Amino acid sequence: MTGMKKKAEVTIYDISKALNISASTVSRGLNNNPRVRKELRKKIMQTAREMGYQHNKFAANLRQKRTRTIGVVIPRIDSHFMSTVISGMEKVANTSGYHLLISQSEESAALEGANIEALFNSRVDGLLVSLSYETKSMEPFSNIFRKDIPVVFFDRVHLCSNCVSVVIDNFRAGYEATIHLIDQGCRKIVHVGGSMNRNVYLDRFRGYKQALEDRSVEYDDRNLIITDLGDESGVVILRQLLSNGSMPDGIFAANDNSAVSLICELKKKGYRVPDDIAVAGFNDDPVSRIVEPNLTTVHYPGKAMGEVAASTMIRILEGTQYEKVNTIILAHELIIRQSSLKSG
Amino acid sequence: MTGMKKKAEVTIYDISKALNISASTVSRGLNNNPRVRKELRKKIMQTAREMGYQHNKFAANLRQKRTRTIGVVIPRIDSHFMSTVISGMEKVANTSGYHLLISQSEESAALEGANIEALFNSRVDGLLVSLSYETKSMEPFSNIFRKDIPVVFFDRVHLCSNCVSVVIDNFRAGYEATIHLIDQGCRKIVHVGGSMNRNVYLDRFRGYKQALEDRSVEYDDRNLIITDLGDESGVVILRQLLSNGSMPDGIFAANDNSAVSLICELKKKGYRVPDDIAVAGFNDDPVSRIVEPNLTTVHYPGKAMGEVAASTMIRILEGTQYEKVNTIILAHELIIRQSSLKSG
DNA sequence: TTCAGATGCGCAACCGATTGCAAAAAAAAT
DNA sequence: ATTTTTTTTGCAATCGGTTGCGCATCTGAA
Repeated sequence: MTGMKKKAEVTIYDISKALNISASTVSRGLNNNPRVRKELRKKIMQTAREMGYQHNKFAANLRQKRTRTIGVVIPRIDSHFMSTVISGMEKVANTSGYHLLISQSEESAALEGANIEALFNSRVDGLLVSLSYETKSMEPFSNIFRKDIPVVFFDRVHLCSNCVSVVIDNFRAGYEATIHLIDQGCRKIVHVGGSMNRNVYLDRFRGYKQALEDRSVEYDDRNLIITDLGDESGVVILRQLLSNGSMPDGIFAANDNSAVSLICELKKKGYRVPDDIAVAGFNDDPVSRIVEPNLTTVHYPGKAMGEVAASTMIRILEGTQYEKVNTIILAHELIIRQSSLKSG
Repeated sequence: MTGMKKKAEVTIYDISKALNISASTVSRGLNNNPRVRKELRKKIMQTAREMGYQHNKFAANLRQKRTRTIGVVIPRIDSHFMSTVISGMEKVANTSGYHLLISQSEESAALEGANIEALFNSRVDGLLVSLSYETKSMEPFSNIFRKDIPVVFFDRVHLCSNCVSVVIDNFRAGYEATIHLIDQGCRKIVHVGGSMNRNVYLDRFRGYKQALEDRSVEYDDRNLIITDLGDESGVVILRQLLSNGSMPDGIFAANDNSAVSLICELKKKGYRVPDDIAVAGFNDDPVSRIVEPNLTTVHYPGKAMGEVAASTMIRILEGTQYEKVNTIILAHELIIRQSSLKSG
């Protein structure tokens, strides 16, 4: 059952024999250690190349107790936003000689916990985390925290004194989007949100609520619809809207998926967007520029977020992060398109 | 510069001392080896749990010369298709106790080569690969092949006797899409393709050509437009179409991105889709159901492809893949929507 | 009672790179 | 020429599981 057999490796011992020097010197030479004479270093590297030497990370890791690997825990990778984030992380990590170990929680707290444990057992040097819908307890992180393994949260974060969070100002973004709808004349605005366990959805909702208050538009609990924000959520949302009695004149959805799905459903039913109902989304997914009318949305800098999260983590790992940063807020931008522009 | 210090680990030696047995027995016990008495095994595991023992993969890897890690080389992760594939792979790998090490070539042959080398140096047990646009030479794989590290290609494959390829029948898919357009009355059909270095684009093109031939529609070189198939490619394609003199009445694009982008440009210019120009894409990205008119496309089973590629790899690694499989072809499906349905 | 064959466990080598410490060699100072 | 300092290099231990081999102990058959 063992499958593939590996051939013998060229080790530093082989090189040391070939050059008639000690393995320690070879090791130092390969690491470009100045304690080895420059010409000798050159010769060592040269010989290593000639002999087809291949560095064995496991021996090194075993000794050094670090893996140059960063664990990533995300709800799922197959969304535009998340795959963009990962793309940014991967780029940064790779150019700094780190690897990413990615695992998906599929929005399940249990799976998330299992993933954290698996990454912990893989001895990742640090953890980049965006929490699942369900997560309430930080208990699965206890091992991580106990061992002082650094954690950087991004997007769906958990504020804690020993971690860094990379986010955008979701409150303000939600506020701005809602104000924009009000400015367009909307007076009955529904908010389509996600799990209020998660900062991103809670903050967007709070921004929405604050905007209503500031503009003296009455808030009504029935105008908050919580869904999974999935590709098909439009159906559920529409049903909810219809069951509420009167239709709203504006909708602020917490992501583009649900906004786009809803627009499709609304159009099927004969509602005109934006004239009957203005719609704003969140994320600036490519689809927001395809759907008709084009979707007003909040630009979310996914790639930058991945890059910042990864480079922050690497700075912490390398000990070059001197300031005690707790939260990093990236810029967002309200992108106004036709879906919210009332012609009147 | 060392950053985080790690605390001392609980090792099998600690357990062996606590139970007053040898480390070998502890090791065997933890691995559920029948050569250790059942009750003792239980006690070992029990004690390990109590003492907070954490298995050290590096020591094990060092000794066993395997990493339970599979390298993944893809053009980029931030497309719907690819993130879906990765999602499927990750799921399968995780449930079998493997990890994925993902790297992006960004369509560059050089970066792809560097990634392969990095993964090689990380001692991955196997490689899952979808080739870049540029790739022509298999030279970067020489180390991999020399060491008999198994390679499974998927989507953009390279046929070779010692590798497995997981694909769909791109020729037939391209053929079917084109036949469909012809059946709708199209007589001047443009094909928007990608790099002909890659099987997927070449095969789709060949299918297109074969369909024309079978239906006695003349083929013209100017009806082949090659682009990067990106989000913005519609602009370039339209310019090319216009410079060709007469406009086509049908377009078969090798992916949805370019098809959707093109539809947007066509609509801007006042062309009606599908009546003036019918359009078909490829991949069945979610956007194909959002764009108006909804896009006719070929359903590409991304998640299944990821799952099949990963599970095939794992079977090879575990030695349970007895048959000498060379190519696995997954089912595709032509999804007909409004963008290609001429009303006439 | 005796002995072949299981069964259960431990010894010790091993995987390959890293690193503290000391020795050796070279360079500088006296 | 001798001592001190600096630069290079090597020794040997270490990281923590894994595994081939051999020694006990035990079971059951002769």
